[in-house]
Amino acid sequence: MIDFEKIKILYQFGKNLNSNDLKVLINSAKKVSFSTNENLINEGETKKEIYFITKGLVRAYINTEKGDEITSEIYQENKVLASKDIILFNRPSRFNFEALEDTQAYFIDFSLMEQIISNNIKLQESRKQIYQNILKDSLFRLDSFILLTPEERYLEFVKENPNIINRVPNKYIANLLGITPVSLSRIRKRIVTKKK
Amino acid sequence: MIDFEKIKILYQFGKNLNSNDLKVLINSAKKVSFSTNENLINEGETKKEIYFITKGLVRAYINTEKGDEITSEIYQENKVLASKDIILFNRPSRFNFEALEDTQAYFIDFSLMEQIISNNIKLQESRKQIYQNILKDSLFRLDSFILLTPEERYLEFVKENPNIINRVPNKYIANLLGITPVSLSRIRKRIVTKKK
DNA sequence: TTTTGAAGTTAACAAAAGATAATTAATGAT
DNA sequence: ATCATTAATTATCTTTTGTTAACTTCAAAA
Repeated sequence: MIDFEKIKILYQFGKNLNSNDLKVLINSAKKVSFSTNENLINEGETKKEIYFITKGLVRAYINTEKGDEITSEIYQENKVLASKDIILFNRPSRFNFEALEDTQAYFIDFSLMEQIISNNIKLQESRKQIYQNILKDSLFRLDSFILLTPEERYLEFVKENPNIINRVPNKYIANLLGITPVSLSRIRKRIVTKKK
Repeated sequence: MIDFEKIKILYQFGKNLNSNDLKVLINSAKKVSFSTNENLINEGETKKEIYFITKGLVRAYINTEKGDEITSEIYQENKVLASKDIILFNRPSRFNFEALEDTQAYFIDFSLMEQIISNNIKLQESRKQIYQNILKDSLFRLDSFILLTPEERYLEFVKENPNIINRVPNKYIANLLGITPVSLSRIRKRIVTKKK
């Protein structure tokens, strides 16, 4: 029996899937749910797993030596989520991935996926696309650290992520921007008074 | 006639090349030289080209609206260099790529390379590797902006790039770290006095 | 050798950010 | 509806950074 939602999701991943590989991918993709505050991936985890978020919101955060949490990323609907430590660096995840809202996702074992991909040139194109997109995001963010002030960085973030702003605490946004929550609060005030 | 240096270079790119594709790549790769201060790629350029640096040092810098140059990256020997604007974002390069020393590189037309890669599954693995490496660098740098202070960031940079430190002006390093040259100078002084 | 210019440091001041704590606002649980 | 928590703001103070300009070093060019 065919699950059309799955197909829709996987379509994003690979636009040129042949029906065979599509089937394998569909069968290996499992639908999973997480309630608010639940972790998709825990610090220390090594299992190679990839999630496609269909609903909800997830943050990645790290526990620093000083004893506080720093949020490094926020994932929303239709995004691919994975621990880059595990997948790219081949080491235990330094980050926790925590659902900020009730979240639904498709879960695929990365090793299996790599195996399928390695035998399918079209899928490799798709994977390239995914890597490129992650890379684009990273580079965009890097530019903002080098070229913009924290205030400009915040304004850009709001502009680029108007939907996220109202769904997550500002302290997480502050972390993403590389500043403290107190400083973000001041920046926000500064922006308001400037407008007048 | 076979150019062994070319092969050695290309070997890094693709460890599983078959002899046919290897030949095509070798024939399309041209050896190019740049003297100090010469640009490999100019702002506004749109030609898709990739360089493998075999000798020398190159910086990417952008001319900001305020009228100053900000150095965003430094490429050294055995690194793949390309304008990410052109290759990834499909837009004219915002950055100039300037040789900081007399530089030698292999030059390959990216479109041709893509064409060759798209027909060779082994090469796609190699390309994945390249994307992964660029991604790793970006993520590593991003972490440093989120998790470290400018001073810690500088210390990490020195640790990770001991060879670059003595080859480029500090003002470029300051840009890479997202701070001003004056501030970097103070940080360096602070580090020295701390040690005593 | 002298000169010229760029890089690096230092100084002085203003602006911004970090740290800590108190206060207020908002949220969720009972 | 009240209470308890957590987030956000504000205040105060310290530290750091940005800005501008002067000064010093150093290296390359004349």
